[in-house]
Amino acid sequence: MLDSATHSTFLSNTMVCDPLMSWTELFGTEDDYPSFDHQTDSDPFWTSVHPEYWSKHNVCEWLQFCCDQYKLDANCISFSRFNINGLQLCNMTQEEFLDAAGTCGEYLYFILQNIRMHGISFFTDAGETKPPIKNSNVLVRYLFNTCLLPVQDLQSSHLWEFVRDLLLSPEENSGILEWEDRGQGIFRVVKSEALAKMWGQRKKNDRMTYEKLSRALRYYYKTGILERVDRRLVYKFGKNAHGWQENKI
DNA sequence: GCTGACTTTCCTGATT
DNA sequence: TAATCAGGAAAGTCAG
Repeated sequence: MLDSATHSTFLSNTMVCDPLMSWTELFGTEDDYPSFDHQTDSDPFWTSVHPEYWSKHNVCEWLQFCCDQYKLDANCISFSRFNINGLQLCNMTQEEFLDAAGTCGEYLYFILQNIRMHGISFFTDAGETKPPIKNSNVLVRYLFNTCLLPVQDLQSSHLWEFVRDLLLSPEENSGILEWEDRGQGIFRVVKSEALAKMWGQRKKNDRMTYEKLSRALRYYYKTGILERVDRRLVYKFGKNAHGWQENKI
């Protein structure tokens, strides 16, 4: 699983990301990082050390691992802004992180926070019996099963799943959506334009508007994924929506 | 290349 | 009046 975090693959992504800066220009050579000496291809240094103690190289190795593992688009990441050590990485605000990591930011940030709190077992125990980490939501469930689920699930999620995951991830939600009745699956769009913007970022479509997004949501009435609620900006998960119930995650 | 599912875009009209 | 909702229609995207 960790084999994919190789220098060579990372180099290619780095070059695509920023052709003006080479790997060594950005992060130096492996010789610059003594801590790297004891790692092996299957057991990188960053997997055994708290993120705060990562070197610049470890930070980039971790980014590469995530890009490889989750098939994230490395082109959206500003690698030059991740030319920092682990302590600096951990001290980044969420806003700074998301800004630097582009559309991959929310996932990378989420992964980092969980590694900080729970260690690399967050990855290595994937697929095995695990206690809940935090925000027992679908995104967490996805990340628990990184070895089991096809990676494209992360980027091909449907609109209703995107909405559901936002509702279940308060730190990513930023008050854009809120539950009106969690038990009934009724939720309200608080910041319609922000929601459309986020969805647009996810789909790499800067022309997305709430009007278009709401049209897509209304199509879910037909399929039973959403049910109509006769109130403005209020929707309800239908019988064919799954993963939003607290006790069924 | 075809098909189907899903999403986007545009539109008109109604409602708040 | 503006924002939002409702839904038809058509086109675009993408995976199988």
